[in-house]
Amino acid sequence: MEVEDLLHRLESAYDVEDWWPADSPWEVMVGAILTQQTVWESAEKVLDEMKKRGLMTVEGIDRLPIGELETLLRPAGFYRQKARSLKALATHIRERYASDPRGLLTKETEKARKELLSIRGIGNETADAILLFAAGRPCFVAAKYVSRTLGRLGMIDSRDYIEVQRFLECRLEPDPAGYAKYYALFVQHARSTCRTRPRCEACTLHDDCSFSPGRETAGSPPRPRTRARR
DNA sequence: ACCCAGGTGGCCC
DNA sequence: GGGCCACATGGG
Repeated sequence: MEVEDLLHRLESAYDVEDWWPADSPWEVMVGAILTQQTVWESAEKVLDEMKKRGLMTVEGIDRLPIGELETLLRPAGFYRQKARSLKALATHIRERYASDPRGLLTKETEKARKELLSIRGIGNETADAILLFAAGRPCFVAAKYVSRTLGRLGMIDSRDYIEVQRFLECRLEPDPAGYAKYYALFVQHARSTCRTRPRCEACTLHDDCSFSPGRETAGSPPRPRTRARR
């Protein structure tokens, strides 16, 4: 199946209105970190609380004691890591751009990307989400969901982030609005049917998919044990 | 009880 | 480059 066919099929199956609501580029940046490996609703709780307390600013995060930030982030999970990531981001923006995120977001795409990746807690996907949703750049967010879906469809072999991203960007016009929509479609599809444990019976692409459950799910891998805490 | 979540960094080979 | 692990709360 060709990429364009796939996207059309997904488009007719899912609804993607208002995928990344935010009042400012900075809120997108904060949200990008909060939603790492976390459902949007959980990240949103924290975003709302931050706004309510007047902390949705670079200075607000930069000045808030790390302990208080951690407490604030608890509902979004991985709260210690995310607190450090947000601190690193806010400090970076304060030191280099006088607390104005636009200083970074208006840079040339590749330079901005490298700079984002140099910040602890920001990896490929978070950097691209920021570039796409906060800066409006045509950077495809090649989430795990994207590589999983394309991989099972037999459209690509590698699961390497950059490889998957290149695969898509080579086949699509560099259109930010389109990339945002497509990303949302992949996420919804992978979450609803092309899951870790796939629901092929319920999949809208079932008849055109080469994936046979058994190859990838045979002998389900041992899950990580929850370590006794405290 | 299980599965899953809009990833990242560290360590190892 | 790939595989494994810790990180954590919260909802279905």
